[in-house]
Amino acid sequence: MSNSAKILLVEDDDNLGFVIQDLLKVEGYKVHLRKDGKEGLMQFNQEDYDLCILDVMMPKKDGFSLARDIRKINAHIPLIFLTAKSMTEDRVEGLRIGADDYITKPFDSEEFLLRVKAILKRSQKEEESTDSSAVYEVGAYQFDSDNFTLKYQSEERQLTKKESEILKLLCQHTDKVLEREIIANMVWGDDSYFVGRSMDVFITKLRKYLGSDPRISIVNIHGVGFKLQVED
Amino acid sequence: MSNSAKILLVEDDDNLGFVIQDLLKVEGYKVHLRKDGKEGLMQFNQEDYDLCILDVMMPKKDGFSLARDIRKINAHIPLIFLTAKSMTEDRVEGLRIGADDYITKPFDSEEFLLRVKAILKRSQKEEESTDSSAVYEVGAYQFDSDNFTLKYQSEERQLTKKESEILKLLCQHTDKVLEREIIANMVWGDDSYFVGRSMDVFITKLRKYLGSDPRISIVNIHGVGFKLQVED
DNA sequence: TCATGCTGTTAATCTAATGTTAACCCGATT
DNA sequence: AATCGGGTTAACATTAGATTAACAGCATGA
Repeated sequence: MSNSAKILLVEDDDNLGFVIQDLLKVEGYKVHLRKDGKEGLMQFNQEDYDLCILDVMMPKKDGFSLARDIRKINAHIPLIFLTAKSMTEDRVEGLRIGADDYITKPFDSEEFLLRVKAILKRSQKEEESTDSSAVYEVGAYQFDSDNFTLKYQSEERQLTKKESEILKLLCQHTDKVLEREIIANMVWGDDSYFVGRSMDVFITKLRKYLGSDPRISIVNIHGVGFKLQVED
Repeated sequence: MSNSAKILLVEDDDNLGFVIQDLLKVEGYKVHLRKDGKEGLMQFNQEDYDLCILDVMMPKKDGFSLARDIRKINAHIPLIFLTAKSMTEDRVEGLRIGADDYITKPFDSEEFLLRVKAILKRSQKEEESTDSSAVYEVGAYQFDSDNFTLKYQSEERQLTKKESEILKLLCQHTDKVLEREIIANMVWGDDSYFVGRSMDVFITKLRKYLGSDPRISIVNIHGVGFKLQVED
């Protein structure tokens, strides 16, 4: 995953600082927390970061001042400002320096994380150049669920919509049991005898399609459901 | 130069729409204003834009819905949403779609322009790599979508506008599935039985036009859409 | 071990989607 | 008004995909 991004967080309030740090760490980011602008700048010089999140109001050196210094060193690193109020002057000043985003406290953590994610994604254009289509690696196969294609070496098979939907579910649950009932409701929107039988037909097809790699198996758990397994 | 950026503005309120349009025009941007999501989508299909500014609340098709359709055609174009309130759910939804910014009405015009400028500046680097020429290479054909011409060796065929629009969409999605619904909404502005049938007629025509190069195929994905493929 | 309900598999069947051609419609042009 | 270009609608043919059927193994618990 591209989640190993390194983030420098500069926030003087200990409580808020730790909360934000945790939020980000849970998402898999590497986070370094510093408590004022001066320390923040020193830390920034120590390592290469992908993103800086700066509190505006801080002792020693405020967020804008820090941001200007950071910009002198790195003109392109994404910056997010945190501010207590939504003062327009603050916002404009931040944008002038080149903020990529601007978040007012208190903030919604889900929104905050989405913004961080969006900004990191934007700055990682080379890595994301694959157009973010959902491609699953299944053994030696690549399954593109958006384009309904299943590739094995040089061969590419066009799957149907339903085949794709089912395979996608299986991929998302690799090594976990997927209950028949779940598949039925997700794909057909209801669960009945014939839906079940139809599902079995699809499972047979998918097994056939995936047959070239013997490490792959769609295992039946009697009376419960199926499990996609890939041995290594 | 940077200021010739083309902006698509979709805003149903006439007054606000004109105000924003003027603001942007004064800055030297080329701005096209449309009044609802449906018209916005069709206009988006007509030209290449550098930025879209979308009102969230609109008749016919709201800003989010429009944004999702736009994203399917162009995964990277910057999007700015305008919203009356700062509803958190709205913000989160917007970010999920991939908003680059989010502006609540009423807004400060200076801030607004700075944001627009910042976003355009950011996306400019990527543009350099993007070929701005409207000529697509399709196998042994050259398709000039601006001039509606399709060349094969020495022969040049004049396409109609609709033929061009559809072929352009297909070209932009080479090797990817293009949903019928998207084509219908992009080209016709609505999706109905007869639009679908008309589309099939066009597909037949395009297949005929492209028939000289056997490596080219417009593949149908049953119940989903079409995919332009060029084997190598 | 038997009985019974599940599952695997293949093939027949049904239906909606698509392919194709031609007739039709309608606005623009002569 | 006649023609033309372009698109839509109609009509019919064809096909693809999903469902249903049929039958053959299996698994599991009594």
